[in-house]
Formats: sequence, structure tokens, C-alpha cells
Amino acid sequence: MHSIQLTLHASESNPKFRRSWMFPRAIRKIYPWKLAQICQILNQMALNNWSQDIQNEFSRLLTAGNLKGQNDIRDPKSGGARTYISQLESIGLLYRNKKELFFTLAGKSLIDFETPLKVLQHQLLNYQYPSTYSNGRNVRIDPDIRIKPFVFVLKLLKHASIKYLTVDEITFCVVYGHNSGCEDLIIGKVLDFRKGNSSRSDLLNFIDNPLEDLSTPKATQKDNAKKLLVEAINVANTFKNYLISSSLAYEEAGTKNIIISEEFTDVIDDSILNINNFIPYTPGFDEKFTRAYGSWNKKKDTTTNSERKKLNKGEAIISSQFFEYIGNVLITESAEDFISKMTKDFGFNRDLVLDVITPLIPKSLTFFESKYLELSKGGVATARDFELATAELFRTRLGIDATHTGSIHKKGVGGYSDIILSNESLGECAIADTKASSYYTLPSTDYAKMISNYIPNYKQLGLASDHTLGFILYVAGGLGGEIQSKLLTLYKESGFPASAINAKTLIEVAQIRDLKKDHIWEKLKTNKVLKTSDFH
DNA sequence: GCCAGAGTGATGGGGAGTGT
DNA sequence: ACACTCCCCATCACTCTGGC
Repeated sequence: MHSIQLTLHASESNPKFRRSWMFPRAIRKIYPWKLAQICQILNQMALNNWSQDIQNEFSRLLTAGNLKGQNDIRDPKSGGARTYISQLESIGLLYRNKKELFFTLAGKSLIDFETPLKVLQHQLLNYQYPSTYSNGRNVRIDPDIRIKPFVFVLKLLKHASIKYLTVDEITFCVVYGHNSGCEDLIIGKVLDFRKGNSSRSDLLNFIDNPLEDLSTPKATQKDNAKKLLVEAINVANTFKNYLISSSLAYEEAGTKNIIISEEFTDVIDDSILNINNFIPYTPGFDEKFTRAYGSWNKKKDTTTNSERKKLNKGEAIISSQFFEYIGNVLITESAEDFISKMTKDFGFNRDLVLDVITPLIPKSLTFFESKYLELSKGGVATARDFELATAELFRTRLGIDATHTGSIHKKGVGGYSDIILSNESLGECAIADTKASSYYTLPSTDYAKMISNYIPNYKQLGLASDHTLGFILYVAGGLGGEIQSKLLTLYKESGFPASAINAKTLIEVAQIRDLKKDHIWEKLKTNKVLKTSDFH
């Protein structure tokens, strides 16, 4: 155990093993709703005899559901479907026993709408080598490599001298992340890379022994360092897409820099503390490993799962399309857009569509969470969608009247805030401004806009002219700096309570059951950066 | 031990999408 | 309009299995 470095050295030139990370890339953006979509389709198949025929049928269903391209299967023994299965297995949603497939508890939770984003985060934070996947015949990651890739990179992202990573820099992790002791080596390489203002074309210069370090058992051109490096960059790109899909990190607006998501600090820090706690893996006991890996909240889930209702082929397509829809659109009461798409484009009967989706609607918000977080940090590119989604969230999920005023043009000087909230029963309204920023500090220009434009102007909108102004609210992806004291100053100067809330908190509040509108309204007046616990 | 057929999933590339 | 990024997938090199 003390000789990890030595053992690695001994196998360094063993061409039987891969020396770098690998992830299945059937799909790279593994958004929770997308994984749920694939699991949903798979769940309609007969899983007790996973033959090539069933695999081809699975491929056809993926095509029918617009989940993959419209290509016909040319090779009768196509590995396409197997790559999807391998991917679901590698993140612990599925395990295999001889010719049968089974969902793990994590996999079941995903289809059952139980906190899908948390499930994915948990699975990635527990992703480890060695594993069933890393020991797989075509992967063959060196069994001495012992690391949790996602936790390792998140820890680097927290490092004071690193702070962000690009795909090029993540390639160093892919190639040299053999155990947690490799951190210093990688930090050194990243800093050297930055110091030289290097680009992708310089990357190979930072690989010590390209042909050995980049070697994989299946590479067809084992002596072509450039090709091998492209492959490692591809793995880094896949890794980045996995990580971003889980919302644990995000791409900084306008750059290619990957940055840690502050709002998930608690789960991330907990995983960093446990970075050296591995799930035991013994080659040959693959089912045992994956079931342990996939039992994400085992303590809670002791009930025997009742057999899920099998949907027919049409219903499975409607259902899986609906997962995609609710992953990308915050739906109101009726999902009319979706219904008309399914009737017009797919030719389904309206009643059938309603039958399938009606039970899914109440919990649909849990799938929109990752999209909302993405919008909340996207800068100018997503600012408008973030305004609209926030207004919709207030209206349909918090029961508070909200009007999107961000695009109303004001004659003369100044403008209006993004959203006006109103509460008839109290005779009050409120000004809300959204900021699609990951680190919003309420800068002085915004402060001035509030004082000199939004507050004096809002009554001209005629939406709430007879209402008194109850409070001012900022909604942003992330909040930081001196925002707390600035809110207090704003309150003192304007006379109106001023609060701020981040996107994650707002969407969590929207998921709390039985919150009364007036209760939320009062909490929004508390003059501070709000937390979910403030609303209970 | 040898062979043939079945199983496997990484590899490399076509091409859609995106930014400028 | 052009360059670049990166998504998704079918192929195919390799391994395994079982019959003799």
C-alpha cells in the first residue's frame, strides 16, 4: 500500500493497460432528464434476455423517440446499444447479471422523479477507478490507478492557485491523475502551461513520455503521439460534459473556463473529505460493486419496489419525450406546447398524451432544476431566458403574481426592472431584478439604477399603481462580495426592504410543499441573502 | 488445445452546431 | 461565410466461450 508510486512505475510500459482515464461517450451531456429518458425507454424492454435482437429493438426505440440519429442499423451486430448500457452501468444506474439487466436504486430513483439532479451528483461524486467499468475488457485501466476523478478535479478547482480549468488543462488530470498523490504534479503542469501562455498545439510538449503515458490497449496507432493525445483530449472533453451536466461545475460565461459551483459546496466538501474512501472492488464481483455504487440512499429505500407499469411503445415515446421537455421548459399547469407537438409532429391522440403526462406534471420541476441553474449563470446569452423562467417560477410555482417587464421600453430616461411582483390581498407589489451571473455583488451601477430608475419608474407601468412597494429582490445564479451590506445600505437609503436569493434556493423553495403565498412574501422582506431554511 | 462463433465497447470519423 | 468544436455512432480488433 505504501508503494503505490513503485507499483505504478513497474507497470508503466505494460501495453495491456490503459494509463489514463476513460468514460463511455454514447452521449456526453448526461443531463438528468436525458439519462431518465434513456432509462425510461430501456424500462419498456424485456430485460431478462439482453440479446442482440433486443439491443436492436432498443436502438430503434431510441431513434423513434428522437434520442439518437435516424440512421438505420447497418451492422446487424451493432455495438451502438451496448455503448448506452455500458454508460448507464458505469455511472451506477444499471447492473448486469449474466444476460439480465437490472436498475440499481439510483437508476430507479431517476425514473421515479426522486431528486434527479442529486442522484446524478451523487453518482459522479462516487465515481471511482478501480471499478467494474475500469476493469472491463476494452477499457483495462491499470488496476493500480486508484482515484475518484470527479472529486479529484473538484478539489483542484478549489485550489487557490488553480481556481478554474480548461479542457486542455483537464487533459493533464486525465493522463496523470493516478491517485490523490498526483495533485502536485498536475498543479505544476497546469501552472507551467499557463505561464507559457500555451495553447492546444503546445499540449504535447507537456506530456513527459507521450507514447507510454498516452498508450491504450486498443489504440490502432500506438506510435502516433498526436493521435493518442487527441484521444486524451476527447476524454477530457467527455469528462467536462459529464461534470457540467451535473451542475457541480459550470462554464464561465464568455470563456472556456470550468469553475466550481459554490451552491453545492456542502456535498462537494463532504466528498473531498472522503476522497480516500473507496467502494471495495474485486475483479469478478462486478454485480456486487455496481449494486453498492448504485445504492445511493439505501437507508431510506428499504421498501421492495413494486413493479413499474409497463408502457406500450407509443406511451414510452410520449413519456421519454416529456422528460426532455420538462428538462428544458418550465411548464405551467397544462403543458399545451408539448401536447400539440406530440399530436402534430408525432401523430398521437391528445387523450393518450394527457394520460401519460398528467401523473408526471406535479413533480416536473425537479427535472428543470439543472436547466434553471445553467440559465442563472449564462451571462448575456441566457439573461432573457432567465428573466422569463424566474417570472414563470413565481407565477406558477410560488403562486405570486409576476409580470415580466424586462423588455418593456420606457420612453425617456431610464428603464424598468426585469419583473414586477404583486400581492393583491396585501395591496403590495415588489421590484425584482434577475442577474444571470455566477457571482453577483450588487455593483454600484446596479445600485444606482435601482435608486434612480426602477423605484421611481415602476408605477408608470400601471401594473400596480395603487399598490405600495413592499420590497426589492435580486435573483442571481450566485451571490457574493459585499452584497449583504449593500442590501442594508439600499434599505436605509430607499426605505424599502432589500433581499437577494440565488437560483438554487429559489427553485428549492418552489419545491417545498404547502407554502403559503403571504408567508413567502413576508420572508422576502427580511433584508438579507435568503436561504432555503428561512422559508420553512 | 484448437477453432468458430458470439460478445464487447473503445476508436475514429461524419457531420451538426456554434461562434466570429 | 468560414473555422472550430464536439456530439453521437457504426465499425472492427480483440476476447471469451464452448464444442470437439
